[in-house]
Amino acid sequence: MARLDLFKFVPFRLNRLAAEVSTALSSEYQQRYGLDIPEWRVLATLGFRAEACSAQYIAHCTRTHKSTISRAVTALMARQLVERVENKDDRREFALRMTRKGRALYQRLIPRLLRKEWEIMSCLTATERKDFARMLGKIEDSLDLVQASQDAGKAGEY
Amino acid sequence: MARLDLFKFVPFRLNRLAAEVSTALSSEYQQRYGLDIPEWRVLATLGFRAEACSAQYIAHCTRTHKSTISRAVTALMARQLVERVENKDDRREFALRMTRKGRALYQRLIPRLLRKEWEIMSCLTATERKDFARMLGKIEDSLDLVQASQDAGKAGEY
DNA sequence: GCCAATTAGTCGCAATTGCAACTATCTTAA
DNA sequence: TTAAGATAGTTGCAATTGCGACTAATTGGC
Repeated sequence: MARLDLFKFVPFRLNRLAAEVSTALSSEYQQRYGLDIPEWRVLATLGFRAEACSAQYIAHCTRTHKSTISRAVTALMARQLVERVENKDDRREFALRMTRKGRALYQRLIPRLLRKEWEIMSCLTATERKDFARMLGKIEDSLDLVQASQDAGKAGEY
Repeated sequence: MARLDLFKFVPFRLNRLAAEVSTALSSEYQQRYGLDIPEWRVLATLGFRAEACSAQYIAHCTRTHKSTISRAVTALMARQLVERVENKDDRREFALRMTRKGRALYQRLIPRLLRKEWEIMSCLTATERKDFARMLGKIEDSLDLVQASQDAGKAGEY
């Protein structure tokens, strides 16, 4: 008789945990700054990379559908948090970057999110946190999740 | 200058990983058996517990909204995979249990899902898998995720 | 140089799902 | 006993988001 304990089943646990953690974080970027998850992902990507990057790049490396990113960018431009510049070499794509206003919001938001992450992970010891991150990395590798991000990072690609 | 590397940010990584793992599993229960995630959660809960249980119980312990569970139960009853019996003591609630047909499907599905889970986790050593599960448990505990499940298990509650 | 295939981005549509209101039922307290 | 509040389950509505078709632009093979 095959039997499966949902509470010991890793896929279920990951789903439940991710949902819970997302909810915990959304109180920061959603309630406080009116950003939804895709919008936050766009800002996070633009904020970390020095150079401007395209919507397609953001879609690939955050694994978010391009239509979702498109709508997020539209909303962020409407709020003047992000601007886009035409690319003379390829007029299909636009280089995206944060405005001064967007960067200011980003600077206020990041410390809050890092603190939240810290709160969530503080139940683990320093060694455990390191191990946990390493194991996540191994699973990501085996599922090619990192590969996708790194492909997206290659110069000229995407 | 605060800065956040999305690819090292645990909440983002959990989200992305959970989504990817869900996709990997859905090829089993979705494509092969026409079950969506809420339906699968109902069957998983009914299959693991010996006794019948209410929709509310399933909603609480899987952390899924009661309206979502309600729709899943309706669909499963339409396919005669699940049946419900009136509770004489409390006519608001129904005891749910799998039919013979539902149990047969469950028996075919479980080994496939356990194999998928194994494939995903096989990139870790046995020790790592144990540690990973333990750390997940610690994080769940600190977020009261397990608490919620156990509350839901208390006799008479929910 | 030209046509087919590819790619960036947008948008309409549909599926999913959370929220909140609603009904029916039960519980508690005066 | 009765009225107020709580609870199980259903359903309409709206928000989110993935899919796929579409336009515009680019690239590559011939």
